[in-house]
Amino acid sequence: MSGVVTVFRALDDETRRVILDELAARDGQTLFEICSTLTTRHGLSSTRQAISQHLGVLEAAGLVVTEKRGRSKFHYFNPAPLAEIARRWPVGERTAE
Amino acid sequence: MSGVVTVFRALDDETRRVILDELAARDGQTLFEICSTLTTRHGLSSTRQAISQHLGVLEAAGLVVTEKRGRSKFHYFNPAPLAEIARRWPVGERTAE
DNA sequence: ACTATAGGCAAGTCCCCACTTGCCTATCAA
DNA sequence: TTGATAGGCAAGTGGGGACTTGCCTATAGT
Repeated sequence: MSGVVTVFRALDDETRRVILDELAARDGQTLFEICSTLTTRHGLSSTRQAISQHLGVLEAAGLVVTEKRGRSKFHYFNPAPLAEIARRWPVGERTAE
Repeated sequence: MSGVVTVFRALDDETRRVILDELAARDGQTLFEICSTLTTRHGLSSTRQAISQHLGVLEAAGLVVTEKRGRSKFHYFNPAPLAEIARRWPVGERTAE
């Protein structure tokens, strides 16, 4: 993962967005769990390595935090960086009309 | 501008984010105005064509709406698509207590 | 009409990103 | 210790995106 990974770049990929959806729905999944749920429940067919790299990007962006226990690594969704977007461009209640 | 431009892809570029900042600060600028303010106030040195393409991406993503009068084209920041992000991953939910 | 202004169009280049492929490390069970 | 499970590392490939370059269109002023 060369260089800084921004939240924006991390979100600019449908697979990563689905991963976030999946973690938001069921937090604390391992890599293999994510792989299987992505194929069965989301119709995506990506290899383990691809998903692993996606998780690396998400983690580098701070959108996913991990916890390693034994030979397993659990992934948790961290929505905090998303607040940065709302902070930069306050959407407010007054959208364009 | 091939295919669909998502909000995420539009935001995945620092120049485009600065353009949004600039429009949020001073709405309704033309292409040449944006070019000059970007160089003078933001230290960016991009050609007119580059900025034009960026504005095209932002417009395709719905983040910028335009209005053409005479030979000028005015650009307006539209934060509405940003609400989609907050809608997909509600940030404040789990910390709201 | 002529010229300058404001912007668009399209081909080409370069680089980054997603994904694959192959192999390696570490942990647990038998 | 052996084998299976869970995951990591790194080189290579293909395609898309940012940017340039050059030329074209349209409006406004004189």
